[in-house]
Amino acid sequence: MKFKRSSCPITNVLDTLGDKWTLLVIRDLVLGKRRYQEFTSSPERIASNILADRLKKLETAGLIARQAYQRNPVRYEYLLTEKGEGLKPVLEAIIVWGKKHYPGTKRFPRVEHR
Amino acid sequence: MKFKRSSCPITNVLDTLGDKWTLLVIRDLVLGKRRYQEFTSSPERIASNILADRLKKLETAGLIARQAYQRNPVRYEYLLTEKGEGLKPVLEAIIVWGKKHYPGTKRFPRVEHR
DNA sequence: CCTGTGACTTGCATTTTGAAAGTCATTGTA
DNA sequence: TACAATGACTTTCAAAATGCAAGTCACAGG
Repeated sequence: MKFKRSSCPITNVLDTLGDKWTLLVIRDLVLGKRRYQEFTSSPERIASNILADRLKKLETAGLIARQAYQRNPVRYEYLLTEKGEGLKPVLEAIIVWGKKHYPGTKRFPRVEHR
Repeated sequence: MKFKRSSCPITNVLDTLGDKWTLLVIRDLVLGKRRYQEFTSSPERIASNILADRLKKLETAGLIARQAYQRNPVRYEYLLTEKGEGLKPVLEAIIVWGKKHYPGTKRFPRVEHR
């Protein structure tokens, strides 16, 4: 097996998730968001080109799946795969540490779907 | 309280740790590394300017402390603060997920000190 | 025909990253 | 006394990533 930087598991995780936006998209998915506009309307205001890029990379990495929810015209939504769901404990650990060290921060609530 | 991007704990954590290098420096510290050359000699080969930048930011963020270990000439080493130590569960969760999804990766061993 | 919606794409300026080489004080070696 | 080595950085500059604004494309409704 050949690794990009090293055989460290942390390093390899950072190669896919190590930036300021990717984990926020995962967070939104965990909270129940599925559609493009839902992601762009999160308070961090991700730029649409960055979002498109991250969705593509996450799909390639097998963390999310793109699925049409209607035809004429076809529209897509995104869902976490099992691999993506597996990141929940990582997010949990980050939230625990984050809430402790950034006073005033608060876990975001799940979003409702029809 | 005023936040850079939002009041989400994950977002605020990413504002300090969300890149490809910062967590690797933390990893090295957790493994027992303390000195500049120890960090640059890790297999990921961090560039010295990036390392200097990250050490400065981590110190500012209160995750590490810089301390002289000799005079004439003065030399420094870095140590995790309690806040920095608190990240261990985050690293643990990442390692668990990483080892599962990147076959062949393996937790790095602690380094020895004289 | 005109407006709106959803999911993007394009263009371009600003910012960050990365590789390589340089600095500076002091110590050890010849 | 000169010279190489060590440790902890700093500087330079090109390449890549980010961010903002605007544009596209297919269809639906009025």
